[in-house]
Amino acid sequence: MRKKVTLKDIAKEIGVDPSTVSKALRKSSDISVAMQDKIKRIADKMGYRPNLLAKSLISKRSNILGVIIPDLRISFFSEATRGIYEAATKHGFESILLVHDENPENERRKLEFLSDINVDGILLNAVNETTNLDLYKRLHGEGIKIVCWDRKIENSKFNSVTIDDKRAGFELTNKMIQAGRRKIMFIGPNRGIPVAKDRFDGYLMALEMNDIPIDEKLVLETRRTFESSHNVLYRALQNGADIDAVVCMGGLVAFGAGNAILESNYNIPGDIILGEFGDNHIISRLGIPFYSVNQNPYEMGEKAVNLLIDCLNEEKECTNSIHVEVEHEIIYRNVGVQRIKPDDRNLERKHKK
Amino acid sequence: MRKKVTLKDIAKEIGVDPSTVSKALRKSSDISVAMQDKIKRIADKMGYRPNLLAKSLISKRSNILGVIIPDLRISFFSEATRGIYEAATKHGFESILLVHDENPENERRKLEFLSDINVDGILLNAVNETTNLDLYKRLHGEGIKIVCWDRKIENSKFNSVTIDDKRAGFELTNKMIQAGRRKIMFIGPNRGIPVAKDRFDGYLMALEMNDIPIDEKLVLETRRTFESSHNVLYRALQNGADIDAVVCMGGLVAFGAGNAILESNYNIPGDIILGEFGDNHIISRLGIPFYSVNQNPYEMGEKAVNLLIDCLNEEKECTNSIHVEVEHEIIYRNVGVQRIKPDDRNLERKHKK
DNA sequence: TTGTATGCGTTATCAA
DNA sequence: TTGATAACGCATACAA
Repeated sequence: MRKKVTLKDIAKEIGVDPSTVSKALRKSSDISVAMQDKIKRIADKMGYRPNLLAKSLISKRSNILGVIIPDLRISFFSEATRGIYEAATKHGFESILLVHDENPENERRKLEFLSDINVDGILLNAVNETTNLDLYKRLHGEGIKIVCWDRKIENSKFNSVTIDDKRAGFELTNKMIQAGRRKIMFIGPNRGIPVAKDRFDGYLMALEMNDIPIDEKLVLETRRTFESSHNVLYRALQNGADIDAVVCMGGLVAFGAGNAILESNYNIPGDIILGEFGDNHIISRLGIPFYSVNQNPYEMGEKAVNLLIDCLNEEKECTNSIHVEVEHEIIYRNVGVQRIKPDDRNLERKHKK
Repeated sequence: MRKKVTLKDIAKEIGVDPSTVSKALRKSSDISVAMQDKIKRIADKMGYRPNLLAKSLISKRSNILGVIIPDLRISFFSEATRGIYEAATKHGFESILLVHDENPENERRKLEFLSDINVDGILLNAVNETTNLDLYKRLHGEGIKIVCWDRKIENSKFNSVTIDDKRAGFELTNKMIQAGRRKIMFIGPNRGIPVAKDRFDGYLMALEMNDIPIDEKLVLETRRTFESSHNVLYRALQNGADIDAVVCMGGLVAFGAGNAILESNYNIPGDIILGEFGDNHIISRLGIPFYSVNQNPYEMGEKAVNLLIDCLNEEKECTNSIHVEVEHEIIYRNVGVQRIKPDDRNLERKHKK
């Protein structure tokens, strides 16, 4: 059935030993140049490709990085992924992408899989910080390097690349206060997930610094899905919640929240303004302007790869509590003429060469 | 460095032969139940996980599907990918995602990689139908099943799952004509890429059937990138192109085109209406309504997997020129309250169980 | 300069 | 019922 050309096939073809072929193809100095050339020529002609599996069975290195992300529909992740695979390529690594869908069991399966195929490292955007912590640690024990990005895992020493989420949460909330809003809601998960907790803390801090009393009714706990945030906010509004701004944990939450607001016949941004993290495309479907934290996803992905590959090449530990920070900025995303960044960047690169 | 628990480790621990452990863990009937239980218990305790590489070195099957897509920023692809990995999981396959970025060299590298790690099958959204055709064929010769989706490869017999692109192109153009437009532009690649050619043919057909003469100046050739379509349309508008509608090949093309139109101070949809394929999020950034072909990406992904796995399980050829068609519909995507489909679906599923 | 032997982790085919 | 051995494709230390 499967019939890939192997070293043995080439050896038989030429009438030499497989090990000779092996050495020749890796330009080992103890094979004559003439023989090397000949073998290389024949190998090419036969369409030979080394079997990575067999190779990494011996070398214990696969040159593969695994990337697990929550949800592809969130443009923050697809942009970051772009940064990841471009940086990985630059370092000679192949990167493969998996999705966990905010589901711990899924995440577990994907992680086991990555371990099973012996990836060298994993770029992790964890579902939460507890459920699979044992597994992260086991994989680390097996020698797989793990770097967290976007979401760090607090009760561990895994290196990470994130923005300063607390500060971002503070600034985002502050923008709304500066826009004259005082009845500001926070919606999202706010515990068990470090990034969420940090953003929430930033929100609290902004209220405090502006002498706005914290109203617990304005803190809505949701999962990071469209439905969850939509339902919880819609219900709150039906029950007469009095708000003029909403800070959302992320793209899907903001999309659900925005829908709930519009469905409740409030105007955005007139009655209620919306803020979120990630500057995600999907929210634009609502046709409304919104505040957002641009997390520079492309750069975040790049830096995560660099951190990971650093550990790999230097044989360094990836549990030094190194937390790299990426710059962020608060933007006001309006509808209308837009440019798409990474594409520009690609174009530049192509022109340069 | 790497220290995963192996069969040998377990064998040594218990004092039996590795082969006994192997058999026990696979419930071979020729190991006593008592021994099986004991071995399984110890294996679990030691955190044993079979090495997929070693396994597939023997079995020639990896239970991995490779998915290569053009660009993650296009929501059509991320939705379809969702359909793919959910269907793959259902059939017990792991799916890994790679991106070729509309670059043939990239595509080649990714394909070689998938072959190197012995994936069982590939779900391909090809860059074009010529550059890497030799490679598709070589991989097929190596026994890797290939199924095309969204973009079929005309000069080959590879099975595929697509919409009826010509019909969709016809219907989309027709919608614009029904909306009173007569000066309709087509922008995108229009040759060498079957899907593009088909859509273009549909456009031509619609003009013809409505007795609108074909104006070659209204056919703009671009690559499938933001920059390319933006630049070419912007220039055309500066040069006085007189149009009242634009049919775009895909999401990035439409996004570039829309920007060019707005930057040229035309109104959408007042002066010019926009049509595209895929109902992609990114266009919403423009805050304008547009016509779109909903290609049911989730379903397309699912069907592609089913077609592929069918070939794998039945040991059937994947080059029978079987072309599965997915229903499409023309929608008018307005800004405002929106629902997100796949999430609803997930929710349903969760509720059912 | 080339060939031989051994091992990576697993499975399969024997023999015990 | 269990153990020994060869093989998968490749790399490497060592012998020729």
